[in-house]
Amino acid sequence: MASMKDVAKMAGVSISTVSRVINDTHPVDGRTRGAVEDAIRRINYRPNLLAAGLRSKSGNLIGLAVPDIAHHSFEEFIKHTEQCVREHKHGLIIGDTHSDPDAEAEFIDHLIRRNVDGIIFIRVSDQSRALDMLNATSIPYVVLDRALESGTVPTVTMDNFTAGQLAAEHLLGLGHSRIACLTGPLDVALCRERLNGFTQALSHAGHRLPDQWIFEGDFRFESGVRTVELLLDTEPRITALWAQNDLMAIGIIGGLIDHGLVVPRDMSVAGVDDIVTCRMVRPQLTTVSQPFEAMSRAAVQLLMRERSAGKRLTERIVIPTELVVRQSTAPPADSTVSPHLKTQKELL
Amino acid sequence: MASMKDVAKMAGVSISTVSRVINDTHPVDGRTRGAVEDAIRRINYRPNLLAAGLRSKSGNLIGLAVPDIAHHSFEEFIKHTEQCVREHKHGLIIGDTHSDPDAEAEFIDHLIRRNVDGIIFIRVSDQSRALDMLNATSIPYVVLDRALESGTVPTVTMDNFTAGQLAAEHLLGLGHSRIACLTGPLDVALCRERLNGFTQALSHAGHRLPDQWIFEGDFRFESGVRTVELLLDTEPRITALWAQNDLMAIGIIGGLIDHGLVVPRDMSVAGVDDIVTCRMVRPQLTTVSQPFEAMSRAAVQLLMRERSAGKRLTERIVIPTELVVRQSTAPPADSTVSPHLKTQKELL
DNA sequence: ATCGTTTGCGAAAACGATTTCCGAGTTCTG
DNA sequence: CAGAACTCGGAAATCGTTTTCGCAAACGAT
Repeated sequence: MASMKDVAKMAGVSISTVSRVINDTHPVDGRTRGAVEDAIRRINYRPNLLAAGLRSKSGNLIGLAVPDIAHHSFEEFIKHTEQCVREHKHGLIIGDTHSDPDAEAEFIDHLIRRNVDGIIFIRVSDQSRALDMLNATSIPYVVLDRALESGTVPTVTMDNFTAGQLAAEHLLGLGHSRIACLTGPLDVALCRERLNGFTQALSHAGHRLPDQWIFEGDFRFESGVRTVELLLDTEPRITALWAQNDLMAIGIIGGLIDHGLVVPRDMSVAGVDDIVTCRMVRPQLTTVSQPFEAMSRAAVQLLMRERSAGKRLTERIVIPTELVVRQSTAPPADSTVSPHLKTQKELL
Repeated sequence: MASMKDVAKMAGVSISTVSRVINDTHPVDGRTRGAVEDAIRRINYRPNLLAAGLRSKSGNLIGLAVPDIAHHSFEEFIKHTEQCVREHKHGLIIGDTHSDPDAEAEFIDHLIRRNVDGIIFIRVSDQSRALDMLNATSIPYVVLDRALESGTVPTVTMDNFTAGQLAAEHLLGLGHSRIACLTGPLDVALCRERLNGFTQALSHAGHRLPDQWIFEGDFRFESGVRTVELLLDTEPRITALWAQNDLMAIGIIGGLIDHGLVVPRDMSVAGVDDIVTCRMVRPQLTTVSQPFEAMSRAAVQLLMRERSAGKRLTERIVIPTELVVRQSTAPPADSTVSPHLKTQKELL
């Protein structure tokens, strides 16, 4: 591969001048600049990013740590983050942590050794060893999608409280009163916040959310399917359910269909995220959108700002959200207990 | 950050010795080795990958070029590739090309400058400028999921011909005779190959696949939904359809449901890929699996072999596939024209 | 006319590893 | 016991940039 030295020789200038032409870091006479650019083109020169990074201590690289690459909602973050990072002329190096602290720490270690310019975590946990490692360096990082308890870490989240409110108001507006919630893991702050928004909107309308109508899931599809069994045992039967993400909501719908029930006639179901799968299932899922692109861009920009500020920021950016109404929610069937439901129960 | 020099000083040895301890590249006495390892631990030393890469001309990095990160089947490749690359102690840098030659070339340029050890393409096109750029270097690359016309490029694909056969045999075995196919873009070799396997199995059984029962899609969900309109106009009505990927198959199912039809009673539908979404929709999708993990691992290993061989290989690895039967296929309704279908037609 | 600043450029020192070369001591081998 | 072969380890070159420093000329302001 051609190096700067070759360019310099061909253009009859020094290496420094070539560097200055490329990085525009110091004034260079128009004639010499032309000669250098010519030489670059002629020998098809490409600056070596490793050498540049070694000297300038910037790998031109952003790291992205994801708990599960193939998770439908994370993949949206990945896509938009990659796009935005690319626009900043950086590369994106990605690591699947499998939610395992050791794998996560190993990945972060790798990133540190690579002189990355910043790291984005999707859903890191509060007592992550990786964060400790990073705090021992000057590498900026941002947590995406999950606010940490300790307020010292820069985060970008959606407006989880409002998300809960929007879901509740939508279901209430349709005339439901027996509404359940399938949450994510309740030790995760964002789940509690979504739940708070949800319950607050319910109580504003004079409704309660009894404990036995709160089901705790794990954000995965199967968790929705499993919950259906419990749902069908509620007495009196609930008429609507809000799941705290789409995968679980889709699981709920699948489980209901498996039991011969019809959505939304027998039960309204809503989710959170607005992943593309929402439009693939029937009925199409009503949901509260997660602003994936805006969040990803905010995270990358926050990183860049941290870098140029040269110090850790503690900002917490919250991106607004909105309701997307599709087919999985409708007014409750008017009879208190749908005859169809009764039949199904008897069949079991 | 601590450097090798610091370690050397603390352990009272030379830099070379530290390097040898770390890389196990030359015998080192047990006592000195211990001292060095101690020092490494004490000052929490991390070798700098940029410096190492600069000298050794290996970035310890694999590049992955994907046409669309958020595409459900690519994300499976991404996940398993990342896993496998990690096991080889490398990093994975990912780029979304949006199927755009310029974006692709730009990404490859970036990778070359970073001294990557190899590049995996998912579905690169035959006349890609990126491939020309790479051929001017010694960087090994592998094309995953799509065989190129020119046989000179190492590829890893699934057994597309057999996939078509399996689908046809399954539907024939259920008693279908009027079977249609929704293909991917027919200028893509793998689509033609899948179609060949499909038609061959049909003709072996004494059936033909008339041209008007071959629909050309673009591998996307919407493409399936749109095709339903055409499907319902076939006369006599087809009773089964095989889509060349799951997203289109799921689109077909969605479209059929939108028209008030019932799958598989009114029409059997099968796909290819076995993405997780198959188990999320109702009915769950019968499909021919794409061996994502085996393919990803084969690609990475092929890359590594190319690297250690020090020359371009032209291997074409084909991974076997199998049928996964779920709920979306069933014997055809016995009446030639289902009364339900008739009703629906009249309703339109 | 003088002093300070900006422009323009080259030489050389980093950056932090790997790798080559070399030499001294030890162990085989015949 | 001589010579070959292997073990162990240091010095120094090297990878390809960026960056600091220095110097000369040109420019602007007092």
